[in-house]
This record gives sequence, structure tokens and C-alpha cells, in this order.
Amino acid sequence: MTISTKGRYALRIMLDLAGHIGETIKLKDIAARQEISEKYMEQIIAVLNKAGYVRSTRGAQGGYQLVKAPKDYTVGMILRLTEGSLVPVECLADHALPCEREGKCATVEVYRRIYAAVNNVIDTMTLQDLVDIEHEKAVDNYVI
Amino acid sequence: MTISTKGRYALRIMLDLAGHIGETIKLKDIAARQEISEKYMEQIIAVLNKAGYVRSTRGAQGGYQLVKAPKDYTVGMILRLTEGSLVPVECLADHALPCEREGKCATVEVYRRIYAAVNNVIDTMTLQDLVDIEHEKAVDNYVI
DNA sequence: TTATATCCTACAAAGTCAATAGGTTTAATT
DNA sequence: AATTAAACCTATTGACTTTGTAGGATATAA
Repeated sequence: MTISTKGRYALRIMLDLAGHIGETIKLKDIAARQEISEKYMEQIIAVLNKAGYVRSTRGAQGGYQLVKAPKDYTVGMILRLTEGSLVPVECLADHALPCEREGKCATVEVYRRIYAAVNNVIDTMTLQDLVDIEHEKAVDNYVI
Repeated sequence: MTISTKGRYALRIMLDLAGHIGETIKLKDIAARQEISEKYMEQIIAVLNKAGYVRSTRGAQGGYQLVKAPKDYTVGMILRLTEGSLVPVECLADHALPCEREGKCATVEVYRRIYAAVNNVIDTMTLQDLVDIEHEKAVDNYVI
């Protein structure tokens, strides 16, 4: 039931960019701030780029920026893109071959509910929510 | 985010036993009904046995039975036992080493909510619920 | 005593994860 | 024009996990 580094890093990359709206940010800087291997991040941001979630500028002084506003990216969009489907069992996937146990399998109801609960969380949180949480945490740190 | 066969098979084994209360059921029969490798099931039911979720009877005419009533086993108990913790990220585990990013990491809030949502589902469903769902499905099949 | 069942441990094939490595292309700067 | 800095692309690899298989040892009913 774990979310892999790929999806988690993707979320942190997007959140980092969301914290620098209007700027073009180099991977090297994100890698330094987030303490993630730059080479590995290249592969992850390539996916975000191809999906049109970020825009890249090549060459010296190049980098990345978000295409849309942070509120326009749900956590679900980012995780699904990078993790693939978040189904707890294969038979719930869109492309799944029909399962012959379907008509009598009671346990699938467990997985349906888990899936719905997870989707509900990730589809109702946006990058902007994470930016806000980050700011609250920064304030907390200052006060304490 | 997938639940492995180990946890899924454990749930099906427990549900199978829940459908035969008062009887001592051989693994061979469960394996046949559930279409799961008997040898693999041995390993899974050994975990359930050691945890005291089932009682075994050795020798000829032996087998397994539930120790308690189906309503007394939550899905969560069974999945956690066989899958291990269901945390979406390691840092949320009980035994986790403190994360140095804790104070500023906003994304962990996503995982906290996912974890809570999953726990809510699996801790509010019992084996008895699954038995009931199975019966409903059987009725549906008859009507159609 | 035989048949039948659980119990135990080792092993292995296949797949996935999490990078690492090494280059190519593009574009700004000098 | 040459240099530098950045994104882009693709292959490979080590470690780990998953999903079983295999082969026997032990216990008990008939």
C-alpha cells in the first residue's frame, strides 16, 4: 500500500515549482532544496513535462515552471500520472480483464471502498492546499 | 498502492472459514474453492494461526476453524497482520525514525489523510459484513 | 500401521524500485 | 565562434519484494 518515491518526488517537484510562480527554476535548485538525486528527478519531471503539467526552457538559464495555477492541479492528477493507477487490486483498473469471480467475490467490495476513499482524498486536495500547509508550518516554526 | 496477494488471500481464507462456522475445514478444500495454490496458502494461514485468528487441528480429518465469531474480526486486523502496516509512506509508521523534513514537509499531510481514510474503511468492515455481501451476491445471481 | 492432514524451512524465478551512467541537443553568455 | 549551462534521452544495474515451489517432518484419526 505504499506510494513510491516516483509519485512522492513528483509531488514535491510540483510543490517546489508552485512556491516559485513566475520564475524559471533549474532542476539543480529543486534537487538541492528537496535533497533528491538530480538524475532521478530528470526522469520524473520528463513525465510531468510530456503531460503538459510543466513547461521547460532549454539551454543556459533554462529550467521549469508550472503551466497553470497551483489550484488547478489536484494531488490526484500528479500521483496518477507518475504512479500509474492507484487501484488497490488489478481487477478494479479500467483496462482490467473481466474477473470470473466477479459475481461471487465479496472481498472486492473492501477494495472498492478503499479505492473510493483514496480517490476522495487525492481529488479534493490541490497544490495550492499544499502551498498553504507549507506556509502554516513555516509560521509554526517561527512561533515555537 | 496495491494490496498483495498475501493479504487478499488471507481475507479470502478467513471469509471461507467464516462461511463454515462449526466445521473443521481442510486447506485442500479452501484451496479448491478459492482457486489458490495450497502450498502458498499454508504459509499464509500459518500467520493467521500464530496470531490466534484460527485454530488448527492436526492429523487426518484435521483442518482449521475460526476462533471467534466473524463479527469479531475486522478487515483491518487481517490485512495488517498479513500485509504488515498499510502506511502509504514509511515516515508514518509507528517504528519510523524521525524525519528531518518533518517540520517543513507539506506533502506528508496528503499521506496522513490517505492513511486515515484507508484505516477508516478497513476498521469499520468485519468478516460478518463480507459474509452478508456474499449472501446478497448469491441472491442476485439467482434472481438474474 | 496406514493415510491424511498440518507444520516447517529453504530456495528460486520474475518483477519492481530507485537510482546511476553517459551521452546529445539547445540556447544564453562571453 | 567558442564556451558553458541547462534540458533531454536511453540503457543498465543492484537490491529488494513478490509469489510462489519443493521436500520433507510431525501429529492424529481410522
